[in-house]
Amino acid sequence: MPRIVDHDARRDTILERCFTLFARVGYSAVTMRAIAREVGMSTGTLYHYFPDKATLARSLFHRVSRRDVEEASAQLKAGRTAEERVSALLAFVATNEERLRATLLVALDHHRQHPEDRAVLRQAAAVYREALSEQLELPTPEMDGVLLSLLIGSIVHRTLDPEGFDAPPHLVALEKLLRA
Amino acid sequence: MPRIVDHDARRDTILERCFTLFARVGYSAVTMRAIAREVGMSTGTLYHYFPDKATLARSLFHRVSRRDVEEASAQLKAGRTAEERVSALLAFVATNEERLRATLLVALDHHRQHPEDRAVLRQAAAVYREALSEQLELPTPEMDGVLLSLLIGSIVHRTLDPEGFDAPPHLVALEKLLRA
Amino acid sequence: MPRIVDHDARRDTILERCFTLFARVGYSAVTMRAIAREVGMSTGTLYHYFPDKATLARSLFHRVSRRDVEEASAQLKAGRTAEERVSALLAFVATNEERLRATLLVALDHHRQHPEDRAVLRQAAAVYREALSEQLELPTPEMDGVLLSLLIGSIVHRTLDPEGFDAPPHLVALEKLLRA
Amino acid sequence: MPRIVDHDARRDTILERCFTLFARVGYSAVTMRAIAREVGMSTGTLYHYFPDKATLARSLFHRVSRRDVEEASAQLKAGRTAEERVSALLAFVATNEERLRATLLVALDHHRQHPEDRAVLRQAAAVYREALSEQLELPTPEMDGVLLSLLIGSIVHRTLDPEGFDAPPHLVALEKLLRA
DNA sequence: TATGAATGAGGCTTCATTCAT
DNA sequence: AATGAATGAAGCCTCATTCAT
Repeated sequence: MPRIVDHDARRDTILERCFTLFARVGYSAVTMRAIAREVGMSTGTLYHYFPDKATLARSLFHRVSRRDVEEASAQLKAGRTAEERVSALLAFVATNEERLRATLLVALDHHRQHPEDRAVLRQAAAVYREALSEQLELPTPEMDGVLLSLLIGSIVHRTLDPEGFDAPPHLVALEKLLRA
Repeated sequence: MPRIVDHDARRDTILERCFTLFARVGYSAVTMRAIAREVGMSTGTLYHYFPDKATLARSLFHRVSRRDVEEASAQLKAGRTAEERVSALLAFVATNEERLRATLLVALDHHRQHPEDRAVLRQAAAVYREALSEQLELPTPEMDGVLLSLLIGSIVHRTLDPEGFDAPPHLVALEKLLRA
Repeated sequence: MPRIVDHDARRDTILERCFTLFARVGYSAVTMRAIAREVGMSTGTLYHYFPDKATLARSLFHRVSRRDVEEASAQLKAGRTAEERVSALLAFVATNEERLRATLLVALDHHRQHPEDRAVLRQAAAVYREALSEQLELPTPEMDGVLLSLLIGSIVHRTLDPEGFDAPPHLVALEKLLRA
Repeated sequence: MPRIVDHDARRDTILERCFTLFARVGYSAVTMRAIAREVGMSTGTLYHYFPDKATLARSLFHRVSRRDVEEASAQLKAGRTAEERVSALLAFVATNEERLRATLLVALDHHRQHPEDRAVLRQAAAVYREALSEQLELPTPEMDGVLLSLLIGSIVHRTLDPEGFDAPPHLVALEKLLRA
C-alpha cells in the first residue's frame, strides 16, 4: 500500500501555503518551482494534485473567495448592539487586513487572467455585501455596496501609501454614513 | 538638443501606447515583443529607448502617476460653485474611469515589483488628495483621504463586480460625507 | 520454485499485453505509466518484474522474436504438398499480418536503440529464413533471404500505403520466384 | 538592418542537417537540444524557423519525400537500353542505400505519429512505383508495386541483419521477375 | 537609428524511478 | 507483492537581451 493521502486535504494545504506568494508577486510572476519551495515539495508532486498552474491558481482563488467570507461571518456572529457589531467589524478588518489585502490582490489577478469568469467574483462580492448588511445597521439597504467600496478602497489606499493613509477620518466617515 | 527632445518624445509615445497593455495583463505577463508589436517597432529599437523591461515599466508608472493628475487638474479647474465642482469631478471620473482603473492597476503592479519604492506612490496619492481637497468643499481637511479611498474602492469594486456595482448610493454617500 | 514460475508467467503476461503499445507508438514514446495502465497494474509493481524500462523493452523484443517464429512453425507444420504449404503460408501471413507488422516495428525500434545487439536479430532472421525454406520448395536454397525481403517489404509497403498496395501481383511474383 | 537571412533556405539547411538524427533515433527520442547541437545553433533559434518540434518533423518528412524522389529521377534519366537502366538502378540503390534507409525510417516514424496523414505517403509511394516502371521494362505494369516491396524489404532486411543479408540472390530474383 | 536573428536561462510539464506503507 | 505518492532531471518552448547588419 502506498502512503495514504487525503488528496483534498493536501490540496487545501498547498493552496493555503502558497496563498501569500500569489498575493505577493502575482500569478504570472509565480513559478511552479517557487510554489514547490514555498509548499515544501517537489514540482513533480505539485502535479499530483493540480493538473497545471492555471488550475492551481483558479482553485486558490475559489478557495480564498469562499473561506475568507466564512471566517469573517463566523467571527462577526458575536456582537449584540449595533455599536458592538461595528467595533467587531473594525477589529476584524484590522486583524485580518493582511489577509484581506491578499485576497483582494488574488481576486484582481484572477480577473485579469479570466475576465469572463465573473460568477465567482460576483458571488463573493454579494456575500461580502450581505455580511456588511447584517453586521451594520444600514440607513438604507443599498448602502451595502458603498461600504464594500470603502472597505476595498481603504485597503488598496493603505497598500499603496501606508504613510499617507489616515485611519481616524475613515471611522468618522463610517459613522456618518451609518447615521440615518 | 532637438535630438534629446525627439528621444524623449519617442519614449513618451512608447509608454503611452503600451500603457493599456500593462494594465490589461500585468507587468510579468507583458513581453518585450508584445510591447514592440503594440508600439509598432522592433524589440531592438525598444532597447534604444529603455535599457531594459524593468526601467520601461518604472518609467511608465512614473509617467502615468504624473500625467494623470495633471490632466485631472486641468479638466477640473473650470467649476465655480461647490456644486458645479462636484459635478465636474463626477463627470471626470465617469469619463476617465477606464484610465483611472488602468492607472490603479499599474500602480498596484509597481508596488508589487518594488515595494520599497514608496516615494512616487506617496506623492501621487498626495496630489490626488490635494486635488480632491481643492475640488470639493470638505467638512474637515482630513476627509481628503477618505474620499480617495472611496474613489479607489469604487473603481476596484466595479472592476471586480460590474453587474453588482450600484452607482447611485455612492453619490448619496458622497453628499453625506461632504455635508458639514 | 513455483514462485519463479509465477514470476516468469507474470512477466510474460506483461510483455504480451504491452506489445501492441510498443509497436504503436515506439519505444521512446511509451511511458511506464502507459504500460502499467495497459497491463492493469501500478508502475511500482512493474518494477517488481523488470528493473527498468530498457530491460522491459529488451525482454519484449526477445520474447517476440522467439514466440512469433514458434507460432509460425507450429501453424505451418500441417501442409503436405508444396502447393498446400504455399497456401498455408499465405494464409498465415494474411491472418497474422497485424502481428507481423508489430513485430517488425518492435525489431526496428530495438535496432535503433541497440545497434550493437545484432545477435538476436540475426538469429530471428535465420529462423524466419529457415521456416520459409522448409515451407516452400525453393529453386535454390539462397532464395530464402529474397523471400524474407519480399515478405518484410510487403508488410512495410502495405503499412505505409495501404490504398496503393496491390496484393495479387505479389502472388504472381511469388510463384515466379518459386519456379525452377 | 538585421542579418539578412533567407528563411526558406535556412529551414532547408536545418532539415538537411538533422535528417540522419531523426532516422537514427526516431522522432520521440530526438530532443530539440540534440537538433540544435546537430544543426549548430541554439534551441531558441530553431524556433525562429519552426513553431514546434512536430512541425519541424513534418517538414522534414515532406522535404525528404519530395527531394529523394527527385534526386532518384534525375540520376536515373541517363540509361538507354533496358540492361543499362537496370544497372543504373542497382547502382543508385547501392550508392544511396543509407539515405534510402533513413528515408524509410523517417516515413515509418511519420506514419506512427500521424496515421491519418496518408496523402503524402501515398504520393511518395506512387512516385517511386512510377520511377521503377519507367526505369525497368516490366512484364506487366502491376509489377511496379512488387518491385517497390522488394526494394523496401531488401533495405529493411539488410538493416536488421546485415551479416545475414545475401545480395546476389536478390539480383537473380530481380531478373526473374523482369522476365516476361 | 532600426531591425530582427541569435542566444541560453528559465518557465511549465512529464517521466523514469524510488520508497513508505 | 502491490500501490501510488514523491522526486528531480530533462523535455518543449518562451523570454529578455544582445548584436551583426
